[in-house]
Amino acid sequence: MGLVSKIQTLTGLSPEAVSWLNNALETFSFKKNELVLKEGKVCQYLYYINKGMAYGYYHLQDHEVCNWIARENDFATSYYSFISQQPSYEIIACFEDCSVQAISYAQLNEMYRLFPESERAGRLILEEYYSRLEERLISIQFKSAKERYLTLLKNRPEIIQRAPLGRIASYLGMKQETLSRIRAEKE
Amino acid sequence: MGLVSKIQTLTGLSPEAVSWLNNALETFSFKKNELVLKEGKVCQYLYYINKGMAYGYYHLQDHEVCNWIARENDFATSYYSFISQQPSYEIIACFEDCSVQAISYAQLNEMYRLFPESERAGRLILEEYYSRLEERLISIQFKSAKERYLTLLKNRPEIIQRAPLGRIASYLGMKQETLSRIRAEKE
DNA sequence: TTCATTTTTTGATTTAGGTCAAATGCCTCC
DNA sequence: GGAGGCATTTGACCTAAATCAAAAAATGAA
Repeated sequence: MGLVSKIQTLTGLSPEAVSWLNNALETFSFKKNELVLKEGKVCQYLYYINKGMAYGYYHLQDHEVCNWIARENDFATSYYSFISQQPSYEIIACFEDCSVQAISYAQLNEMYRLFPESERAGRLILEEYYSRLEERLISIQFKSAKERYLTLLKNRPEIIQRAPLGRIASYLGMKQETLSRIRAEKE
Repeated sequence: MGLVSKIQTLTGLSPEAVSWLNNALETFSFKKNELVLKEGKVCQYLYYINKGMAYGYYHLQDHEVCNWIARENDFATSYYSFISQQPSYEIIACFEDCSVQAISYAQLNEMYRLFPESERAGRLILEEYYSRLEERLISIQFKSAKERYLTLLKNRPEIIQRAPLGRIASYLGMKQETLSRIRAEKE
């Protein structure tokens, strides 16, 4: 399922909008460990992952904090930088070779202008981002390390399988020693 | 400073938009401890506080979790419910007698339709909400209870002065016993 | 003013998860 | 295929903040 069909599942788009969008989309490939977005650059694209796994992280003091992990059929962008077109403190990189579709900020706004019904899709994507963040806050604040791990294992097992442990731990808000122990105790 | 001037500081609005907006705004008064939004209701308004202090909280298991605290010249709404027009799990209530301006969801969208330049203001307000949430996540995840308290004391001292300790503690993600001890140790 | 209720403080104890350090496993690339 | 470098596991110990419990202070209604 590509970006266009994903948007179709969110809201109906006219055939004209679909065709315009297909034309506006770009595709990119990234190698394993390649940087999709460097720190301090403005994020120009909203990405949609066709193949591979990518993640967003930022520097905090001396260590790196993983903010999100995305796999096939997930949107991926430095939300804040893309929306505000300000330099990004978030870095986007790839766990695996990735192939992605992408729409630029300018083209996205052009789409809104040309096809006002597409605003709804844009809004729904942003809402999704906001909800994810809210859920993460609640999870970090009120759930134990073990509960967080089990929730991720249940909801997104492919992350547990395909991402390195240290990054998963950081994403879950714990030390990798802790995650290692949790994982050990359960079998 | 009312809602209209606040928006003017975010982005320019045409005199027509300003006049239309002034007409579209409603004003409400709420008594201390009155509920502005009940759990399960759709949040119909984006509020702007002219006088008083309000807060948003939700039920989690047996206790209440404070999500935000707003004072004069802050926007206040159940973000998720307002944006998606879904029933709200968040409850809005008042610490003090409040007088607020409010724009309804329908009128806000009408404004976007009539005055496309106002979209920018809307987007900026939502970005602000998103950033606040991100900051809170970082603060809960990486700062100690004491650091969180000191940051709030520095950035928004009026909250420390005017809101009850239990709610502040909940907002800061700690138990009120902890907040009480932190407060005691510093003088 | 007094009594009742709520809010805040103080004290003793427990615990989840962090920290530091070392050992083991496992890629990958000359 | 062996050496060096990562990633992961394991162990011992420590600490911030939660929990449980009770006292003290503040608030407000009659």
